[in-house]
Amino acid sequence: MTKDDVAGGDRNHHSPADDVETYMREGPGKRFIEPRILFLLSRGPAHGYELLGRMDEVPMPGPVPDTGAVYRRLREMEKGGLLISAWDERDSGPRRRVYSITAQGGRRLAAWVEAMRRRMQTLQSFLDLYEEKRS
Amino acid sequence: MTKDDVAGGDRNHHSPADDVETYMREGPGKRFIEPRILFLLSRGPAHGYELLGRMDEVPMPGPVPDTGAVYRRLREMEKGGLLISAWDERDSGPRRRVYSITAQGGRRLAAWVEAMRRRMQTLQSFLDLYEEKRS
DNA sequence: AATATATATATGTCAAATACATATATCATA
DNA sequence: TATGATATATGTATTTGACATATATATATT
Repeated sequence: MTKDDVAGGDRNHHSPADDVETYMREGPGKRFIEPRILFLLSRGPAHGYELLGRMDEVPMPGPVPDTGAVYRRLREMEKGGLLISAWDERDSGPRRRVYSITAQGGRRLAAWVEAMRRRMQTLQSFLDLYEEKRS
Repeated sequence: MTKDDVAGGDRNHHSPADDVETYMREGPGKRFIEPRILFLLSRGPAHGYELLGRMDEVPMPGPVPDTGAVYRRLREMEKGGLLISAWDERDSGPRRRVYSITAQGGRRLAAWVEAMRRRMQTLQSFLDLYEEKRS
């Protein structure tokens, strides 16, 4: 059930499903949560809620990820050795789990960056091929 | 269960999960099957098996999609009005369902192309931001 | 003649990622 | 006292596609 299978008519003109935004997104599937988190934490430790509010600082395809997905991913990344966390000591306010990136997390970020470079090249090749055809 | 949670040790040196290939892929999730099919069919009608063999002609992130995924996607795309198919008439060989792209499919391809352009720009912004930090 | 391989299309099943909804608790302000 | 911001977390449903398997035709090899 996609948003454009309202069926009937509508077969001749521009349909809502042709909207570019629909194809900018990956989902469901990768929303690039991991590289977003790694990038933000490479600039210094932060807790989940802060990261959540700063997700839009990282230029990545697709909308910013969901709250639950981010917290869950943070735990998984810690389990995988990419991050470490500690409860902060504050005498007031709800407790926060502060995350830091590990050396392994740094290498993972480097891998993501290289992947993004290659991805750009791939997309450029696709666009070249597409233009070539119609020039 | 990812291929790098073999656990124990291995925390200090380059782990197999840092391999760039792992992050070039989208999966599970979009394998860009739709734009691949649309692009190939924009050059002329073809049947599923042929498209399958020519998937690698389209530069797209990630590995070429699975057989079953392609056939299933072809049917869905036809149902959505992006393609039309007809059984070819051959006196020999297994029967083939030959697909052609529709006008709507052409518009969808255009949307994908524009999405790819924007995606490239987004990735460039990410890389710029990353370099900026470390220069 | 029997077997294997290429061509060709299709379905069954499972796991991964994550959106959406909800639950919990602290603290400040109206 | 109620509302909203801060802060973390879990329950559940959906989507996508890999992997495996099933079916059939035709050709090449033994």
